Amino acid sequence: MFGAVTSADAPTPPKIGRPRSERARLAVLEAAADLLMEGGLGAMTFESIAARAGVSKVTIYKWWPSRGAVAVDAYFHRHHEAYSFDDTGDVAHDLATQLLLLIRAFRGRAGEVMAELIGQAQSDPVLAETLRSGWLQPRRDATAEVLRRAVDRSQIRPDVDIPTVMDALYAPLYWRLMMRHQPLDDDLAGELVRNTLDGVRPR
Amino acid sequence: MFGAVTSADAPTPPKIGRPRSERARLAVLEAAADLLMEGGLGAMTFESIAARAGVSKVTIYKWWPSRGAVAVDAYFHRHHEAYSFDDTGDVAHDLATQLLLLIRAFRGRAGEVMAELIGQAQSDPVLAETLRSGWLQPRRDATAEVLRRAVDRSQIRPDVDIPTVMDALYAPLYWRLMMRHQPLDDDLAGELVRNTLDGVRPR
Amino acid sequence: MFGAVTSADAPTPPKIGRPRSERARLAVLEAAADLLMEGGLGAMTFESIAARAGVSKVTIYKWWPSRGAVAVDAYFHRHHEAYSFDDTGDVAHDLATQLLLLIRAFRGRAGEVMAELIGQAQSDPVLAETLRSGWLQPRRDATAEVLRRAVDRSQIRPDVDIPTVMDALYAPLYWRLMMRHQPLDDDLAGELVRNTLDGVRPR
Amino acid sequence: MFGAVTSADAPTPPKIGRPRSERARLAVLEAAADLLMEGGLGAMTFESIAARAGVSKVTIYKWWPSRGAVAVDAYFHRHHEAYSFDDTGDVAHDLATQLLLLIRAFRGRAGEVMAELIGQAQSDPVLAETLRSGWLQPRRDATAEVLRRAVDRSQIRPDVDIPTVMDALYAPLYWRLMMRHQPLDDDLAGELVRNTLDGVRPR
DNA sequence: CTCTAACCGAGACGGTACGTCTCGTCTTTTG
DNA sequence: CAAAAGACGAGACGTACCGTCTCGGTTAGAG
Repeated sequence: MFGAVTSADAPTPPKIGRPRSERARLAVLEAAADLLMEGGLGAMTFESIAARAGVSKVTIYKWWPSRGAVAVDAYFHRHHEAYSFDDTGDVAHDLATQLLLLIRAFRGRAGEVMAELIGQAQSDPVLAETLRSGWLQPRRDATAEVLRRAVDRSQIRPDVDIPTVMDALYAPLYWRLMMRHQPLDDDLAGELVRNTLDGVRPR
Repeated sequence: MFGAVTSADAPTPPKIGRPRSERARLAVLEAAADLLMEGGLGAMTFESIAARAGVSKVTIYKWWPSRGAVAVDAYFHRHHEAYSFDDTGDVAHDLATQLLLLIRAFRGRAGEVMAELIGQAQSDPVLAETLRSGWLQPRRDATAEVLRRAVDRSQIRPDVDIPTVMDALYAPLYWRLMMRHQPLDDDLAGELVRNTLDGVRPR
Repeated sequence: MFGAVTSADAPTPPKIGRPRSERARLAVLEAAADLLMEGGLGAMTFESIAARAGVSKVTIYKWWPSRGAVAVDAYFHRHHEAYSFDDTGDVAHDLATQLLLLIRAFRGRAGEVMAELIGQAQSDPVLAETLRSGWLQPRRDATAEVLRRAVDRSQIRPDVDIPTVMDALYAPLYWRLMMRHQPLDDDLAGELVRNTLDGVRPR
Repeated sequence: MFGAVTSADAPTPPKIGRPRSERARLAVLEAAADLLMEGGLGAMTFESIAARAGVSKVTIYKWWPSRGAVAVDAYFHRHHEAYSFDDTGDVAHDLATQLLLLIRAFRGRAGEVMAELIGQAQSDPVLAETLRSGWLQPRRDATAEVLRRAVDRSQIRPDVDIPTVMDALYAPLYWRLMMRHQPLDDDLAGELVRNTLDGVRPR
């Protein structure tokens, strides 16, 4: 996974002074993750994290710029959904596997929390950027690689726009997660892959 | 449009007593819409609406169940994006037209506000339901009708799952609105329609 | 006594809106007075008053401009040291009686608290003004009257500066209260009166 | 002057280890005095002293027991008001001279700071004791000596209580400094001396 | 033509969380 | 061993909104 997203990225780690307390960092992440799972973002206040973690509010403010930042770090601290693809040579299968993994992760509490994170990101630019660079981009990069290989193997027409294809595959999933107008069934994976690849198959 | 979404649906309209003040209702919606446009959902607090509308907080609480409810009403009070489809007999064209309309609406402030509404809905079930039934469902119903006609005209295979097709068409749009990982260009409309219909065209 | 010093002095009592809660006002004063007596000014935080009084912090901030203001109000709410003078015709006796009253009040907790109030006033101009106008001035006015009568009766030379005489009488008392370099004995009253009047007696 | 009041009185000067940094001591006193003059006691926080002096907070804590202690040291580091008396043989003159010196020192910033120190001492026993022993007592000792000589010279009745006389002379001055109900004029000195000595002159 | 029910404005109130500040302590490295 | 640097737990600060609660005043139809 991609570990700490927003904090502890000191470019030149200063050596003098008391070092950052690893205990506090972990306590915060654990407490935040607990609160997130129990009551959602709304329950995960700086105040309640501090209380549960036995850490002072200032310490949290010092290392995380916003509530969303803590939330993402806490979420990823707990959920390490894999996004490494198998490469079986069968695009359809590889994509479907990956989609299914996400679908299953999104059914259940983790999905609700992810939805809340994306939701909160709509009014928190820092959180939005964190989600983009820490969550979305790595997954898109990996998927793009798979699709590029499929183009090389002539399983996909070379003139299709890969970003659009990726959106066709993944956006419906997130959209159902957020609007819940349709269920997140297992067979959605196959259906999305089939429809999408049918549309980009070489003629 | 669908007007008041959450309020004024008194089942048995009571006749006695002072009637609801239309002045107050409009003042609230105008003030809320202004605030929404100026500073987003975060700036649209009950307190600030009341102050700007010259209306007491209690009056707002009386007629709208939550902040989100006011927000949606205010949004729709101001933005009446059409969603009636032309029916030219050319599915591809009709869908692309409709998508383009939405894309253009979503570029600009209204799109940002819509994103915030959807975002807020992730932690406000009432708002979520309002958005589903007041915004999403009507559009999906209309689109479904178009697709059904296309099936009738054998432009689409009869075994495809219409809800999934609709998600393939629209979800990427909302997904880009919310994550902003790709631009909301005009040509996205055509591309989505082409890819999607290619995937569901009769063989 | 002089009741509320800093609050509730609304010049034109507005009639609209929920009226101020007398319950809250009293609860604050009682709680503040308790805390003042138990732990001094330092223990009388807005936070602790609010908690003990079952009143929200905002309510306190609304009606009292500063911690000192609450303290003075609370002090006077509890301690109503009389400062009305007998007028026996014997200046020496009248002054000594009054001084003794104050000396006895200042021995004990109330004295310590008064010292803290005066102390705090050194860095809180509002509190300083409150103490001057609400505590000191009324007492000085009454004493001045006594001295003026003594001048009329030729017990005091007509050319003496009354404010200076009052300081000669009272300042040592406050000074001992604050520096505690000498005890606040009962006989200090007589001694001060004797020395002072000897110095201003007609020749 | 009486130099460092609370610190640097190590009974057995430790010889081993790194010696105390004189640079740090002076930097602290200078910074503290500056802050004291600029913004009063409230602005002279441990934090701000450390920052301005380029000294670590711990170093300050190590050598001064409380904020008040630093304040007094800093005050005396900067203000060396003389309190040595001339002995002209004329009590009235000697006392008036000394009072005038103090009055003039107390008009202006130094007086305000002194008032704040005395004020703070009301809730800081250590500071109170420091002020008593480091500021008040030396002055009272010197004044007592002057008065005792006056008794010897039969300028004052032998049965008067010297401490009370000293309070009659000096308390009004401090009292006006703190309450500011009357100005600290130059002629206050003469008036106080005249009234007081008139009251204790041999008959 | 009053009565009465519901509405409305104003604003006080008890709460919860915010983000900041300073305190006094603790834990490192550097001199 | 002292000092600097700075992280940390603690807890009060003053503010912002929340959702609720009086108030006094209004606006209708019903009696």
